[in-house]
Amino acid sequence: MPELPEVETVRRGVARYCLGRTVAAVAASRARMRLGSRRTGLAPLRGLTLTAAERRAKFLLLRFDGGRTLLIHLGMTGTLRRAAATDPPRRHDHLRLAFTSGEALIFNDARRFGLYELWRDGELPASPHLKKLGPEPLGPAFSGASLRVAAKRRRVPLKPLLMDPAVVVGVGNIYASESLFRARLSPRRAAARLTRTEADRLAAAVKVVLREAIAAGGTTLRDFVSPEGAEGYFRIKLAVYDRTGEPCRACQTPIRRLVQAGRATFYCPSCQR
DNA sequence: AAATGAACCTGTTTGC
DNA sequence: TGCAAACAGGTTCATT
Repeated sequence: MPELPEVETVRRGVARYCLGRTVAAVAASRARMRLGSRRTGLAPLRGLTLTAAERRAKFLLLRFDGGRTLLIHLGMTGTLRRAAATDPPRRHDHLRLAFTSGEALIFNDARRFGLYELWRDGELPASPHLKKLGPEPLGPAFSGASLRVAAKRRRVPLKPLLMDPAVVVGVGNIYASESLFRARLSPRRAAARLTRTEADRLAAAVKVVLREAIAAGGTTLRDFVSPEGAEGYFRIKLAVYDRTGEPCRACQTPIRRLVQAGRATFYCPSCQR
């Protein structure tokens, strides 16, 4: 479900409604989460106060006093929802933080591709989840120059290159297609054949697309909702994603679909070269 | 080393 | 209508 704009939307919701709240009780389901995720004890969270809600790539970092960070990844179907402590549980709820205020924050994930782990702050940066991540797309470290360096010796097409978290984080299947359309570059173009000018265009396109999607509260395709239960409105602005056969918004040519590295790619064969 | 495909899960949509 | 196959916004593991 969530790419960077959706995770950022969730982060803002948590910051808005949960900052300063103190944990009264923690309840976790017995289900195991994503492969490679660790079952960490959550008992230390009791009595701690949420001091910050941060994001790195598609990971949420909920910072508590006492030097603890709750790391959350939403996977494909994960949501965080704001509830009253008395609200009934739902199917696929995996983690419930009840606050002393009478509110609760609940992590729900049908497919269980997501994860939650409690870390000591000092150990988190070296965790297998975070240590190999590339630059944030909206930060200065990601640019046409950094993209071109990363692309130089790669034999993959542009679409999978953009989705490689060592190149840039946070760009998933929707926004990879959308960014390539915005940059007027074919998703099949060999990464190594990207010129400096095109790399600048592509990096700029990624930034613009992500910023606009964040401003719209993310994209709701099927199940994405913010912690307040709101859908994202970027879907109506999608240029190519999930628009197979529909006319390109720029030139009316029917949008095409192809599969790259096992994922669906959408593009305009006329606008994108 | 880099690239590919399978695997991890459940729920919904599509196609016969 | 009913059933099975295909597909879904992500990461990680095994295999070339």
